[in-house]
Order: sequence, then structure tokens, then C-alpha cells
Amino acid sequence: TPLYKKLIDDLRKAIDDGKYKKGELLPSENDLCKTYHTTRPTVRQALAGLTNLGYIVRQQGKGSIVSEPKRGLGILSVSGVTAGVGDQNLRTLILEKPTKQSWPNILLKELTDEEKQAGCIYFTRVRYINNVPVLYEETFITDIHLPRFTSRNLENRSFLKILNEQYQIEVVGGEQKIWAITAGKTISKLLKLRRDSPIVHMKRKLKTNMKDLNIYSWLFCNTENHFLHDFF
Amino acid sequence: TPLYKKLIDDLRKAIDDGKYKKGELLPSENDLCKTYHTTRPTVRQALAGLTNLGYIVRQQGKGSIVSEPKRGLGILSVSGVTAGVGDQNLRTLILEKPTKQSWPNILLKELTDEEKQAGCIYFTRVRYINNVPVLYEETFITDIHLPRFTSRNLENRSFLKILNEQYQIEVVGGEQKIWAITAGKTISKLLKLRRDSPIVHMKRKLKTNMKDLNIYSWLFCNTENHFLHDFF
DNA sequence: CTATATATCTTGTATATACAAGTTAAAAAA
DNA sequence: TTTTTTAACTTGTATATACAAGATATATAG
Repeated sequence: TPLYKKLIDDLRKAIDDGKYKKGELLPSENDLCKTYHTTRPTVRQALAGLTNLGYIVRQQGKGSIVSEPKRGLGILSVSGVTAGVGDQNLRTLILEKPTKQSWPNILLKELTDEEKQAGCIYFTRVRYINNVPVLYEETFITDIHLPRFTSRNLENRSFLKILNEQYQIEVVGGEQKIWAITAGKTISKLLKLRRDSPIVHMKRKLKTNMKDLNIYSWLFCNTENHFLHDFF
Repeated sequence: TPLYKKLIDDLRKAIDDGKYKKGELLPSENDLCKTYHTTRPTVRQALAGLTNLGYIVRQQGKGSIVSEPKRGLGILSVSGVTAGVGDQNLRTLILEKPTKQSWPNILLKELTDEEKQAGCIYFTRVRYINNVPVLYEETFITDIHLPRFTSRNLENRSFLKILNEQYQIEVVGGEQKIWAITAGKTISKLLKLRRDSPIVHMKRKLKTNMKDLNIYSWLFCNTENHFLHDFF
């Protein structure tokens, strides 16, 4: 793995672990150069990555200021849902285990021929925060580069973390569309809400470093006690 | 202005104007180097910026692929609301003209001392798409570096474009929080909805290139016929 | 004709360096 | 003591270069 990515990981962990707190400064570019035996362009590439992730804000003449730790559920930012709230109060329940399926018709028009041919793996989950169901998620992922995936246990684990650690797959970008809708019959049951409760509905497409391997997910989120959050 | 920013602007305009269409390739890094009489790191800084803005996707060995043009209302991405739908069907109505005010209490806790002292300019707008009210927006902007702003006419104009052209202010980052709520008494009137209609509520903070000049806006969006959209 | 190798194009990573510009604290002058 | 200047440190922009790695078309060998 490239050096600048290792630097991102190291500093990210250090911030997550509280070694650098909000408002504090990261070591200067030159200090990091010495520590990692590299040069400023490489260090700057890493710090630009951390800026994109919302971990720091850079100020000319001053330094890299550690930002407020992420709250809420955290839309996008490649970090997925788990990164936002922290693992401690989060529980994941698999409703429908991963199974090989054909793509739903509604997705067909935006798929490449390779994706169509490969088919998809489908599963659904409910996320609980403090034992309250907050997020219902339907996921479609192209069935390519994913041997034995259907037999994996996704319970209480970050789906994206598993992809990264077990298959060396990482999200490199994507898009999302957002609506407010009423929960309706199905969702209200799953999230234990009234049927006329307003919820956030999102359709996401996550692109990965593997060609034609995309993750499509439909999300339904109860925002009564939480919110979706996002840095840019 | 730095060369890499000029490059971003040029390529961005070229894509917006349709000179490069979706799926096509931008000139290679080396070609751009020759055109602009510069070197690859500078060109790459510009292309990284375009990637962040969602204009292109880069693929090793192939090139810079122009992405799908933005649809929907476009949350974040520095482009604001207008960039998403195009100017043609969009109309903006100022409900309350910009006036100097004191900050609302709810914002006080996240303001710096400089912001508190400077006070804020407040105005509200309703955005219409095809003559249907879609978005109600309350905006608070720090009253600093903004001479004669309260007398400006914001009608049918992009607020961010005016800031950029008249005051050389540009958005460099920010954050947003998202909820689904019911329209309620006030919003339902403004957006011509039923009071129990689900709408998207967002709270945004946009940071600018001017220190202590931040834009805080509270948005209420009817997503019946449109959606919020976002690339990352 | 087909399959394989090769050359050439692309972006990705990295080193080394230079000067500009913003910030801050110490030193010098009032 | 107070103010001003200076120096040192920070990030921002930019040049020049090298090799790695992915993609693609061309040439070669079967």
C-alpha cells in the first residue's frame, strides 16, 4: 500500500483514539516528513485526504486543526454508517441474509453489461442505536470478486470494513439521492414508527476500486433522535 | 489567482458548456501541461479539484472521464442550489430582504467571538422550479467584508455567484445536517403543501475563504417532485 | 486468423527543491 | 512599558523529474 495511505490511516486512528483532540494541531508537514522519512508532497497528499474526510481543517501559517468529531449517522464520506456514531451503541440485525439474486428492474437502466451479467448479492439490515431501530437498509452488490460472500456473517459488523479487510475492496466515490417520505406500512413496522412518520429515504451508489463492482443501497432512516451528517 | 484554480475554472466551464460530454475524456495530463505551460503536479492538483467537485472520474491508464451532469437540487459540492437544476426553470423570490440582525440564540454556541461581534445579515428566500415552490431557505451570514450587501438585489440570482463576483468570496467547505420532518404550519404555507407532508430539513454551515465569514442556512425542501443529490 | 508479446499511451506514487504568504513569538526600538 | 520590527515557523503554490502500474493499440509469432 502507498505511503500516503498509511499516513492517512495512522493519523485517522490517532484522531479517533483521542491522541489529537478537537482544536489541537497535528504535527507540521515538516515534522511528519521527518517521522515518515518522506517529503512534503507525499505528506500533503495524506493531509489533503484527511481534509476530504473531514478530520482536519488546514490553515495557512498555522497548521492542521483537528475538527469536531463526527456525530449523527454520517452520510457519504466513504466511512459508511458505523463511523458516525461509534461502535458501542450500534447494533446491526440482518433481516435477509446475503443471497445471489437477479437485479431489480428499477436498477437495470444504470447498470453496465458486465454488472448485469454478473448478477447481484442482496441483503437487508436494520441498524439499532441504543436498542432503537433507526435505519433500514436494502443492499445490492455486484457479484464479482466476492467468493463465499453469501456465507459470511455480517451481524454487528461494518459491511464496508469486511469488504476492505477480506476482499481488499474500498469505496472510491459515489452519489446519493435524498427524499423525505412517510414511513408507510413496511418501514413503519421495521423501524417501529407510526405509518405517517416522516423519514429520510436515500438511494446510494458506491463505486469501488474494483471495476464494475458497485454497491447500491436503499436506505430508510428515522431522524427523530438522530440526524444525517456530512462534511465537505 | 493560482494557476491550478484557473485550470479548474476553464475545464469546469468547458464541461458545463458541453465541450466535453459525459463519458468523454479530458485531455491527458501531459497535454494540459503543454497547453498551460506547466507541470504535472499542478495539472493534477486541478484535476483532483474537478474530481472533488464531481465533474470527472479518473481512471489509471485511461484518463479523466467526464461524469454525468448534476441533476436534482445538488446538496453541498460548493455549487449551491442553482447549479443542480440549471437557471432556466428556476425562480427565486426574496421573502425578507437582507437586514442587519443579531444572531439567533440557537447559533450562538458555535460562533467565534469575532462572528458574534460582527453580527449577521439575515434574509429568507423561496425557490421555485417550474413555478412550483420547492425550497424555503433562511440564511444568516456574518456581517464582515460585505459592504453595501443589504442593499443588493438577490432576486433571481445565485447568492453564491454574487458573493464570488462582487466580493471575491468563495465557499471552501462546510457541513450539513439532515432530518425528515413534517411541514407544519409555517412551511406548509410557504411551499403550498399539506401540513403533514414530509419535507427534508437541512442545517448547513458553509465556510468561506474569508476568516470568520461563514454562511449558516436552514433549508426546508419539498421532495415530492425533486430530490437532493450529491456526488462524492 | 488467432493468440501472444511489445510498445506506447494513460494515471498513480514519490523524491527533491524553491519561493510565496499567513501566523506567531521573540527581539529591538520607542 | 509599549510599540514596532524581525525572525522563525507554518501551509500554499509551483517546477522538474523518475519510475510504477493500468489500458490499449500495434506488431509479432504461432
